Amino acid sequence: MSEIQSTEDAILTAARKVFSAHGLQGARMQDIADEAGINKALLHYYFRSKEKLFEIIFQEAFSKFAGSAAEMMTSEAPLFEKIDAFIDKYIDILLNNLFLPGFVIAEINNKPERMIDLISSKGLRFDVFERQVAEEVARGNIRAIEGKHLFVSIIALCVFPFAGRPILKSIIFGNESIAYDAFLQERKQEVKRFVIAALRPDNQINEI
Amino acid sequence: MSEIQSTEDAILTAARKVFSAHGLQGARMQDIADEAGINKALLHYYFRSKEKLFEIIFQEAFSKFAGSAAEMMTSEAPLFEKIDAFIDKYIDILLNNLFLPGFVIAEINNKPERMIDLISSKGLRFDVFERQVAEEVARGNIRAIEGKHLFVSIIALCVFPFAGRPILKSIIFGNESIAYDAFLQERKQEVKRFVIAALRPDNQINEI
DNA sequence: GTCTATATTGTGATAGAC
DNA sequence: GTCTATCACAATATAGAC
Repeated sequence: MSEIQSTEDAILTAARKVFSAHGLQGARMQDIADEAGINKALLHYYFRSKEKLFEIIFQEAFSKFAGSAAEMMTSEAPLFEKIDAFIDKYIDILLNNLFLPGFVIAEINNKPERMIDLISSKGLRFDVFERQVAEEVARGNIRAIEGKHLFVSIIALCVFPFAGRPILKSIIFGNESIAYDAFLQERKQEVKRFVIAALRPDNQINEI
Repeated sequence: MSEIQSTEDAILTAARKVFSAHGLQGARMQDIADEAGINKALLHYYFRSKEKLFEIIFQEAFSKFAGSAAEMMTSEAPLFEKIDAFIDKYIDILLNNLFLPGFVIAEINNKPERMIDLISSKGLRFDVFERQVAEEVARGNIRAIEGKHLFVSIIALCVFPFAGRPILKSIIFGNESIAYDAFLQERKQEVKRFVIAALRPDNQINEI
């Protein structure tokens, strides 16, 4: 949190802002330079090209975006603990990085192969999560559900309100309102309740 | 389904493909021309500018993307019917337009004000859906939940697997696999089960 | 309507002084 | 390390022949 920022940091900060707002193609080196309070030539002095600079920003953004999901996927901690911790941590991250989901989704969709190369997701195994879910189902602790679907659904419930923020804000709250921020704040509690409710065993009623 | 396509239609088809794959900024008029089997000049003859052409494609895409959600929001049909019909219809649309969610989310995030202007969402009222949910809650038919959150959650569960397809495909199934398409096919059933389960009243157990 | 140039502007990137 | 000036090229858009 030092007040004085090195030129390199100033560039990275500016690049984060401009790239996440306009994407790789939409971003202009001039805008990044302006935002950083320097000129274009310096950008190329510190980072060779627009591409190189972008790669750094994207990789960093993707780790933030997917890091805790990867942890929920691979950790050996008890399932319910993992899910609860994930929702807490993840929505906090998104609240502090409102543009993250839109940025990552946009870039991944525009250049899938390229962006997936930038992600070192090698070695991530999904079987831990799947096994844990299967175990809980077998024990009757949760209703029958597949691990893959549960995993995707949990992330969906967390991410989508942020990824679709501009549209949802406008459609649900009307353009004038700022109430959407409050709505996002409530999401943490809401997603937890929703997931827990969705997982309650079917036979609760019949077990009388 | 006529075999012969007018030049105008050929351009629109090509534009759909190129814009949805690369976005407004990433798309090249040359690519659209090549894809349509004509030259750049003709693009400008039929549609004045890249912007104009894009607006047509985006508006069309957005209607597809949000049309049935708007219907779920405003229709006076019974809540459960609406939700069930929405999930069916919506996931069918997405299955037939895999790039739609990524495209719309990307553009909306890159130029929010501009894209929202292109959407004539004026006059769409959210109170119908909210009222219906409140009524079902009051009757004890579903557990306590806010209409806004339920609405966003349903859409999230449907859209996110498509919007995040390239990442999810790679992370959950490993890059080699084509199993993700089967996964998407299952989503319709899965989302229905998930939402219905999540809405079961809390007091089912206590009502013994 | 459709084409081949061509004009024009954007913007990423480099050269070279300080 | 930082700047100004400039290059080189890519991409939208138009002119004008057929």
